Amino acid sequence: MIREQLVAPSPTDLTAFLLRHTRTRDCLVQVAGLAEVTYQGRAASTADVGSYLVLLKRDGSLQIHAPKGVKPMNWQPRTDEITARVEDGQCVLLASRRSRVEQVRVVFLEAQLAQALELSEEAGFVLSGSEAQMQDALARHPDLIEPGLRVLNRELLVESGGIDLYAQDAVSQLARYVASVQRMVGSVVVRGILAAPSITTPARAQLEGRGFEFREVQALPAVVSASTQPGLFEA
Amino acid sequence: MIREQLVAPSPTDLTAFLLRHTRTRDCLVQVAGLAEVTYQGRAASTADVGSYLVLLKRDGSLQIHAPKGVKPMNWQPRTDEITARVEDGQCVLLASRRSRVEQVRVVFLEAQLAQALELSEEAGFVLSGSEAQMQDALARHPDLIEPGLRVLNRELLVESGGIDLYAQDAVSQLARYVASVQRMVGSVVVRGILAAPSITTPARAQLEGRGFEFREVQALPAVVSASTQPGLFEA
DNA sequence: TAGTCAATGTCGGGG
DNA sequence: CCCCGACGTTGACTA
Repeated sequence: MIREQLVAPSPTDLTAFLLRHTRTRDCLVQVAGLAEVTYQGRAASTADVGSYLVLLKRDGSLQIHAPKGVKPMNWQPRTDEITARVEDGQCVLLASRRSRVEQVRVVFLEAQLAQALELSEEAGFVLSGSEAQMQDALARHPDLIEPGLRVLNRELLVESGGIDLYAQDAVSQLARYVASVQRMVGSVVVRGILAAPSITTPARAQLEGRGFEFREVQALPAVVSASTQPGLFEA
Repeated sequence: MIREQLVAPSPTDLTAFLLRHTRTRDCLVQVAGLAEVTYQGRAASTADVGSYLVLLKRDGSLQIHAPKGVKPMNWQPRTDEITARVEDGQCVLLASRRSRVEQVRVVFLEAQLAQALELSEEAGFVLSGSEAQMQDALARHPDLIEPGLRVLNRELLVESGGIDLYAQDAVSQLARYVASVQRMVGSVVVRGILAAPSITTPARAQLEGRGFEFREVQALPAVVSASTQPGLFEA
């Protein structure tokens, strides 16, 4: 799985290494070492000389990691062209895009490690808990909001945006929705319940000020202990 | 700069390695190999067995990279606790957060490579082209919007939000601003100019419908050729 | 291809 | 600690 590894390669060797693997694009390429990084495109950035970790993936994406944070210091999502060359005795890596004109330039002052790894094809990956899934699950199992709740008109509920948990103005949206339903049903009492995994303090105050309720729905089973209510996405 | 490197370590060795380095948190730790990853927290996800690259940074952040994309397949921004242990003869890495309860679990079925790299302290990093810088630059050099433009009252211009290039409703905001200035200056003609790096088609239509103008301001010097106008952030 | 919108958004600043 | 807002947001979906 380690296709190739160079320890402290010379600029020439590193350049050749990069060219070899970026041409085939069949490996995940990494370089760690002292470098200087600049970016020009939608914005511009400069990173002083420091030790960074550079990742080149098979899809042509590039990312340069500083010692902290999940987010790379610099990146390029999908490059049209990646090249390496020797400039002034140093290996320079250029990654650029044409559609949106931008470029990342890495000057390696001292590479400590370069490696090419074979990663197998993408394996199956399933994510649950997105808004779409949540809407669907709540519409199917409204008794997760409160036992006994039934959906009288699912189309109305979903289409009118009655379930909109992430909207910034969820409270006023709820108010509008409640008002419109109230008009339709006449004298029957209409409650407004905002069901969400969480709520901010100001939002809660506003909600209760309007006489509405908040109901926490756990989208997923708790990590640590058994959940007190069934998770939405278990089955 | 390579503090330690293990090639195809046993589960026991890998566990010890991970414990050693996560305890000190002074290195960037990498493991590449066959693994299975699950996440539970704000959402939940499962990744089938595949070969991934795991990165552990000094700040406790974790990311697991699949062969494609800038975005990690799984991640954890800043963990409260990272532990490793042997379970059923396999090394298991657990990264969890307490404030927001969530956890990433990596089961290494076959590690190919584990390494601990010393990255120097964060080096200087400067990004230019952000909204704040742009506001400032435009206030200082209004003639970038149109030669001859002068700022009559910078306080008013900046404080009233007169320059607000990223607001979703920039057009209506501009309208309000123009109206308020018009009231103040009386009979003098007031033009509304939206100066931004780009504009969407619908926004432009709305803008021109109200009799306002759009002026493209290049925030930065072009990558390829000499820019036709001086960049905002050059000096 | 361009516009729109969710995201395990991440990250940093301010109360 | 929580709330708020920017971001080179990215990425997926849709007209």
